[in-house]
Amino acid sequence: MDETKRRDRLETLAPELLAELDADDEGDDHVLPDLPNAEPGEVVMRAAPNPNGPWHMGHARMPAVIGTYKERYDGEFVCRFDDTDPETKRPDLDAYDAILGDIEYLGFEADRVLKASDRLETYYEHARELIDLGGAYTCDLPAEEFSELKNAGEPSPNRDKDPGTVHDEFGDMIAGEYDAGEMVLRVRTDIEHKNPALRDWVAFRMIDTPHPREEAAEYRCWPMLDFQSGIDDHLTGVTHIIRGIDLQDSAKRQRFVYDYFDWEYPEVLHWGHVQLDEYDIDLSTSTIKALIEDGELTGWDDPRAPTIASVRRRGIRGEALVESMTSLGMSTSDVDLAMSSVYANNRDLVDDEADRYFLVRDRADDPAVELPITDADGAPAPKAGHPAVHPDFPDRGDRTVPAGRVLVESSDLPPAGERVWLKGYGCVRYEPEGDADDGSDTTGDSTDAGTLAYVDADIDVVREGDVDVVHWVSAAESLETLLRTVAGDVRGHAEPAIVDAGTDTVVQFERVGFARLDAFDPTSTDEPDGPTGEEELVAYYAHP
RNA sequence: GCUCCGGUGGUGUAGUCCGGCCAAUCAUAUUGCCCUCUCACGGCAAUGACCUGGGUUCGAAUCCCAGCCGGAGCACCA
Repeated sequence: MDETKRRDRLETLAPELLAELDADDEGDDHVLPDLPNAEPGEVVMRAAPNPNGPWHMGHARMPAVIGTYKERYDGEFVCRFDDTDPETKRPDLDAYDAILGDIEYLGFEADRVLKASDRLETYYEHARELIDLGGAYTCDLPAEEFSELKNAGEPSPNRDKDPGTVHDEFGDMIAGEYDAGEMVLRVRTDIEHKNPALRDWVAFRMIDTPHPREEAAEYRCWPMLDFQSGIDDHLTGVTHIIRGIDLQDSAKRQRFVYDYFDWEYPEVLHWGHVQLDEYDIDLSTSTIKALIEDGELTGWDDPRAPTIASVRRRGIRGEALVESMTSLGMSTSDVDLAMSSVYANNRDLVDDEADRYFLVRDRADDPAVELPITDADGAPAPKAGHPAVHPDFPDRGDRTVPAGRVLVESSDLPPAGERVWLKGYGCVRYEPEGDADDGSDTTGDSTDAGTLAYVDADIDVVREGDVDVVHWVSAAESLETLLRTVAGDVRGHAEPAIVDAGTDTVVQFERVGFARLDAFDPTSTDEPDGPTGEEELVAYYAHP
């Protein structure tokens, strides 16, 4: 408002300051640091998710950051599913598409989508080449035995097998002639390397369990991440790798392979783990999966789950998540992401569009109370209230909230004999039933809630700050509502006009918060939580 | 035990490479005030940080050393 005026004035007084102001505005809105050695048009980055389940919120960081860099450098975004462990991190066939859907929700799209499980022959070819280069050997030592030798800096007796034997045995691995644990292919690195983590690591191992994807179900000889990922990064032209600190030794391991092939290793950045406040649940696919199986959560999109599906269902925009994720920067230390930051971003995004409605909650510690509105001496009480659809956009008009017997949250009731303003309706005076003024009425039970005596609609009492404004609904004409929140389900009553909003819209329940309307007349789930079938509306709470 | 990495307000972040313009930026959070028929939005203000100790230097958040604290890897997981 005054902004433009100020600028005009500044322009006449000191144009050079204005230019400076613009320059400051232009830049670093806590944007990510520039990538090292990045040429516009030549940056290729990849997200390499393991599709062993839908994504939790921490997973949003990779597409958020890669997508942001892609836009900055006009680069390429490869999504490669690293699904090379059919057993301990067994892929979930639904997760492939779910993950692509999550990326789309965040506002990005992968230019290329690959599945490692489609590319076994490629890995085998490179392994054979590596054997020819003297860079790998088959080893039948049990894992513990090798570990002991390795920690002592001693080589495996298999290390100097002749290449012919190695080729034969590796061929047998591919043919599935060994069972799990009987034979591996190791990369020959430096058995005396000062970092024990880098010594002659495993490139291929046998897995008896078939891969869940039909196309890959026949394979038994599977590459380990460091081999597969290293080969693929080179083959797909990846220029910049971002990965977690848990993989900080990966580049060092893979460099041995790159050196054998005389390839140039991409730039690598590491970042720490993300923790979220506000959730009791671990940011871990397996933990969430277990909670769902136990019925503790109603699904991946349960509002209590720290998953992408959950915040999406709550009406939080992918863009809000992306902004929060990119503002985390690229530090290698662990970071705590405050959900309030996501909420603040989202509020910016949705506040203008979210129409306002009333929802009177009915909670154990703050039950809804029902009271009739009685006529004033001179004036009959109006039949309905007409609050604005959105206070900042008068052209959207007013809603009609029927009055008569109304519900309010008990904590919103004023002290006996005091007034309160029903928003969009008018001023009423609370008159508890019976002789409350004898001082005996302490806790008061809900049956004798009393009445609200209509006073008038003179807004001055509110302007003067004498009377609080509260939300309310009609007792008879409201929708039984289930509000699902991070802290658990809350029941309540929504004003009838909310049917105008329709499903899948984000509204603001005044003095409660933003929520996404999920379903009208929902069907019952058989879960302990979630809709029982009694409700007329289910909404998912986003944030205040 | 061996090997890496990191420590700026409640949270995130800028500044650290190339020491001074940093009694430290911005956002969020919290609190108060203003606006308002919402505890939303908007406006104003306040709160609050350079892990510790040495060293180098005229001068250190920034360079060096030690310590402390935290994280990660040493898997036939990713």
